[in-house]
Amino acid sequence: MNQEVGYNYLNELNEIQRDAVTTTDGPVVVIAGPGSGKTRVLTYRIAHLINIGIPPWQILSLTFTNKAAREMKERIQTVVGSKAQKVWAGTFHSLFARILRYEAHHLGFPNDFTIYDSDDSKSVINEILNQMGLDKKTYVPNMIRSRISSAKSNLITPKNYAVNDELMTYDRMNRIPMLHAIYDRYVRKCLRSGAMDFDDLLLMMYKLLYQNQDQVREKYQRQFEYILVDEFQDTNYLQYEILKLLVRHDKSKENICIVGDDAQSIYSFRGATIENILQFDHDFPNAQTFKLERNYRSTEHIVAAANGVISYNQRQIKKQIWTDRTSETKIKIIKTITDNEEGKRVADTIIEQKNRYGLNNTQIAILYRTNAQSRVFEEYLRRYNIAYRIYGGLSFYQRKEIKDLLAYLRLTVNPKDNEAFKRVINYPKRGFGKTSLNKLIDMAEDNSISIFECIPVADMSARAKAVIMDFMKLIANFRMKAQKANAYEVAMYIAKKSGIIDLLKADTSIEGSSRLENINSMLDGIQEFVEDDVLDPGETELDKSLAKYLQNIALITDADEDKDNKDVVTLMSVHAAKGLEFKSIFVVGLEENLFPSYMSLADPNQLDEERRLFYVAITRAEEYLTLTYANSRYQYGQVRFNDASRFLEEIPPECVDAIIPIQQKPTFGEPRILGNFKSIASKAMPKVNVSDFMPNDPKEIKEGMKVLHLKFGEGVVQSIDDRNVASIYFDQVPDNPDKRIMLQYAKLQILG
DNA sequence: GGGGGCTATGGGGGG
DNA sequence: CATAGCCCCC
Repeated sequence: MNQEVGYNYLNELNEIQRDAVTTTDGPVVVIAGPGSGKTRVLTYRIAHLINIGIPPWQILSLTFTNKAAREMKERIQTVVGSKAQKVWAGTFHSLFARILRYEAHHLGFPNDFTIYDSDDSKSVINEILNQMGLDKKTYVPNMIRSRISSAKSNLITPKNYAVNDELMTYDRMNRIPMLHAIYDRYVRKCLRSGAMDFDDLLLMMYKLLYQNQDQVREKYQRQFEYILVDEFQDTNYLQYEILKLLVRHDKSKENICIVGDDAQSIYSFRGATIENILQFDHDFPNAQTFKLERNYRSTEHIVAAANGVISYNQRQIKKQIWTDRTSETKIKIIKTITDNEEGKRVADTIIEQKNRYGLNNTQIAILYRTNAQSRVFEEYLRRYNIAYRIYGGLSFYQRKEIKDLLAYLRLTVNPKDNEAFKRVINYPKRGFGKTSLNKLIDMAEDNSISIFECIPVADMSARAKAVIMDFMKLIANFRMKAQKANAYEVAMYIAKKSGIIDLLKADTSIEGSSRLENINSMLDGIQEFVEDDVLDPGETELDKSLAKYLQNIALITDADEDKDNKDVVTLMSVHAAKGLEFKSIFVVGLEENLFPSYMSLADPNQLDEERRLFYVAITRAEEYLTLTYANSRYQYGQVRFNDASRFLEEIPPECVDAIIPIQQKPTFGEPRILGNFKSIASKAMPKVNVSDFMPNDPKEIKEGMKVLHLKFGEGVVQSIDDRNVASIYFDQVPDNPDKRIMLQYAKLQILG
C-alpha cells in the first residue's frame, strides 16, 4: 500500500464502511442513510482502488453534481496524490458530453455539437407547433417537452412511439394525437442543427455503445473497469441501460458499485425510478449489499423525526437509521399568520441562534419547496444585515445578455445551431425581422437543412439578402478567429465585433450597466477557463478552444458553484440541498398545497415523493431544526389560506418543542413592498397638446426639417434612407433621443 | 420593422 | 404576481 502520501484511511471507517470500501471486485450495493458517511465510503473506495494498483483513468465515478465530483477528487488527492486528477469523475451528462466530443461523428452529429438547454428545446417545440399549425393551449410546450424527454429516457424512438398502443391511446384521450409527429420532427430538427438536448447526451452515449461502430463499445468497456455510481436512486432507465452496456461483457468482472438511498429518491419527475435499485439486485444476483445505518450527522431528535416521517411511506428497503448523538435541543415549529411574518420570525431566530450558540452564517440554511418563496426571507435578512446567498432560480447563464453573447459563441462553433441563429440574427438590430426570419425557417425546413445552410439558396428581397450576407460574413470572420485563438480571445473579439458591448455601453440605465457587468464577468470566467491548466481525464493536451468552453458551461448548475468563502446564510430549494449539511436548518412554508405541492395531492406516489423530499430536507440538519408555516400567504397575486402540512403531524411529538404560537400582536406597520410602482417613477416625456397637433403628409418630410411628434416632441430629421425610414433626433427624449421612424406610418407635423 | 401596452394565463423540482 | 404573447400604433 502506498504509505508515502496520505495515511491509513481505513482506520477512519467503521466496520461496514470498511467492508464497502475493500470489497472491490464484483457488483456491490451500498444502501446509505442520510449522514452515514456515504461520501467518505465513495472517496476512500476510489483511493483504495488506486492504492491497490488500478490506473485512475480506468475508474468511472458518476456523481450527482460536478461540485460533488470535484470535492471527492480533492479528498482522494490527500490520500493518493495527483493521480486523483485522472479519475473520470463527474455527472452522467458532463462525462458523456466529454466522450461525445470525440465520438459524435459516429452518430451523424458534428463533434462540436451544441448542447440545447431546456429553453432551446422549448423554442424548437414552439417552432414545430407553429409549422404544424397546432394550438399551444392543447399542445402545451412544457408538457410536450417532458413527454419527449421521458420517451427518450425510456429508449422509445419516434418510430416506436407511433406504434406503441399505450402511448398513442393516452395521447388520443388527451387530445394530443400528433405528439409522435412532433417528437419525430423535434429529433430531426435537433440533428439538422447539430444539437443535442440533455436527454440526448445520455441517449447518444447509449447509441454509441449499442451500435459499436469502430468497436467504440469495446474501447469504453475495457477502459472503465471500475464503475461507481452515487445517488443511484435518482438514475433513470436509460442511465441504467448505459451502465449495463458498460459493465456487461465477456471479460467483465462486473466491478460496479452503486450507492443510494431509496428514501431520498426525489427526481422521479425527470424520469428517475426507484425500480433501478430493486432491479439491480435482480440483474446482478451475486451483488453484495452493505447497509450504512448509522447517522453521524444529526442529533437523536432529528433522526427520530426523520424515521417517524418516512415510516408513512409504504414501499421501502428495510433499514433502521440510528445515532448516538444526544441533544438538549428539540425540533422547533413556528406558526405564523402571514408569509411576511414567517420571514421575520426566521430572521429573528437566526439572530437568536447566532447569539446563543455562536453560529456563523455559513452554518445556517433556509430550505423551501419552491424558489419563488425566497423573497420574504431575502427582505428580512437584508433588513437585519445578515449576508446571504441564493442558489437556484434564474441562473447566471439564463440572463438575457449572457444568452445573447453565448448565442454568438455557439453560432461561431456550430453555424447549424438554429436556436442561436434565431437569437442573434436581429440582435443588434440590423433590420431583419420576423417575416424574413420565418421565411428562412420554413425554407430550411422544406429542404431539411439548417437555416445557415439555407441562406445561399434562399429566395428573398435584395435588402434582406444583403443584411444576411453581411451577417454570414461576420460569422465566417468569427470562425476564422476561433481557429487560431483561445476561447477568451475569441469571445472578447466577438463581444466587441458583434456590437453587443457597444450596445450595452450606450444603455446608461442601471439595468444596462449591470448587463455590461455580467458580460464582463462572463468574459472573466472564460479567461479563468483558459488559464486553468489541469488536464481533464481523456485529454492528452490542454484544450482551450471556444468549443470546449461551451461544452463545459452548458452543464454546470448553481449547485456546482463554489461558495466563495464568504460568511453567508444559504437559501435554496430542498432539491438543491441534496447531499449538503448545515448545523442549523430552517424548512419553511410547511403547508398543504405548498409542501406537499398541490400538484402531488391527487397521486399517492407523488405524495410519497414529497414525503421523501421532506425527509431529505430535515436530514440536512446537524443540530438545530426549525420548521415554519404560515396560515396565509401571497400566492399568484392573492392571499391564500392553507392548513399546516400533514408532514408536521407525522413527526413524533416527543421530538418537538411545544409549538411556538402565533405572536399575539402581529407586527403591523412593516412596509410591504408592493408592485406596480414602476409607472410613477419612469421617464418624463415631453408633452404635446393634442388639440394643436396637425400632422403633415409624410411625403412632404425632408432631411433637415424640424418636426413635431405626438410622443417624442420636437425633433430634427437627420436622414431618410431608401426604405423611407427617417432618423430623427428628438432632444427632449432623455434616454435615447435617436429614433428611427417609418414615414409611411408616422404622424409628424412640420415645424420648419 | 419595431415598440409599447394590455390581457390572459400559469402556477415545481433540475441536468 | 410575473410574464409571454398578442395587437395596435407609429
